[in-house]
Amino acid sequence: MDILELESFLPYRLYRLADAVSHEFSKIYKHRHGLTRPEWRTLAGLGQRGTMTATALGEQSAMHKTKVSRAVAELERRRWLTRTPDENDRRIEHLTLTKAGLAAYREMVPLAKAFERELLARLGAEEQAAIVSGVAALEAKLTLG
Amino acid sequence: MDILELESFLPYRLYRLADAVSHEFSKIYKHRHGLTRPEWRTLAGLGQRGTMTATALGEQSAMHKTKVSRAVAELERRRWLTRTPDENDRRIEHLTLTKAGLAAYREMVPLAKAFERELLARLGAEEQAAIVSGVAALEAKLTLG
DNA sequence: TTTCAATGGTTACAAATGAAACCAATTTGG
DNA sequence: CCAAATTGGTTTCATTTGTAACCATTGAAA
Repeated sequence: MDILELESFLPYRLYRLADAVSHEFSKIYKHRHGLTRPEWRTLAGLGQRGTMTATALGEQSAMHKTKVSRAVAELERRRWLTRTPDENDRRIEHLTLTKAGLAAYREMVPLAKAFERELLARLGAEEQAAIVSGVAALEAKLTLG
Repeated sequence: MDILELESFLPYRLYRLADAVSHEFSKIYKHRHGLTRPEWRTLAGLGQRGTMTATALGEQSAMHKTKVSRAVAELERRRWLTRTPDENDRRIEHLTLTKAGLAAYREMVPLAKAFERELLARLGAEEQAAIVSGVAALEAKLTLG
C-alpha cells in the first residue's frame, strides 16, 4: 500500500521548522515587551519604513487587515505610534512610531539580528547557503501575499 | 540608525513561505473532505503508522494534545477511526483507521505526493537540493517538538 | 498498603484569528 | 452630475487555538 511519510513531506517539514523558529524568536518580543506577533511585525514595519498606511503594513508584513487593525490599535494604546490623517484622502491614515515606539524598536533590532545570526551560526557555511538560497528560490516561485 | 529589513529576516521569510505552502496544500484536503489541518495530520499519521495512541500522534505530527484530542473526536464522529482501550493500561486508547478512514487516506496520498512533486518541479535541480538540505540542516540543529 | 507524583486524555475558559458585514470616503461610468 | 463600484479601515460573530484545570488511572516511595 502506498503511504506518505509525514516526516519527509516538505510542506510539513517546512511548517514545523518555521513554527519552531518563529516560536523561539517570539519569546524575545513576548518576554521583552509582551508583544504579539502582529504587534511585533507592525513595530518592525514602521521602524523600517518610517511611515506607512495600514494597508501598506499588511502587504509588507503579510498580515490580514484585521490583524493590522488590532495591532495598530494596541500600539496606539501604548502610545508607541500615532495616526495622521491624509491631507487629500480622508480614508487613509499615516502611521508613525513615537519616541517610545522608536525606542522599543531600537532595542529590538539588535536582538532580532543576534537571533538570526546565532540561528545561522549553528550551521556550516554550505548549510547556511543552502537554507538561504533554497528559501529564496521557493519564494520566487510562489505568489506570496 | 540601525534598521532591520523584515523581507530579508530569515524567521519571517521562513514563516511566510511555510504559511504559503501550507495554505496552498490545505486547499486539497479542505476541498476534498472538509478536513482541518489537525484532522489531516491525524489521518496522515494513522495511515502511515497503522495504529497509534493520541500522545504518539501528537509527537509525530507536532500537535498540541488538545488539537489531537479534538481532531480524533471529529474523525471518530465521521467513523474514520476507532478507539481500542489498551489491555494493560486503561488510560491509553489505540487509534486505528476504519475502512472509510483508510479509503480517504488512500485517496489523499497521491494528491499529497503530487503536490510536493509539483512544488519541487518549479525549481531547478540545485535549488531543490538547496531547500531540502537546508531544511534538513536546520531541523537537525533545533529541538523540534 | 497508602499516599503522592506522573501520565493519558478531555474539557472549560480566554485569547487570537478570519470571514463577512459594515461605515465612510473616493473614484468611475453613464 | 449621480448612482454604483472600490478602497481604507473597523467591528461583529463564529471558529480555532492554547493554557490551565481537571478526571481517571498507573507508578513510585514511604
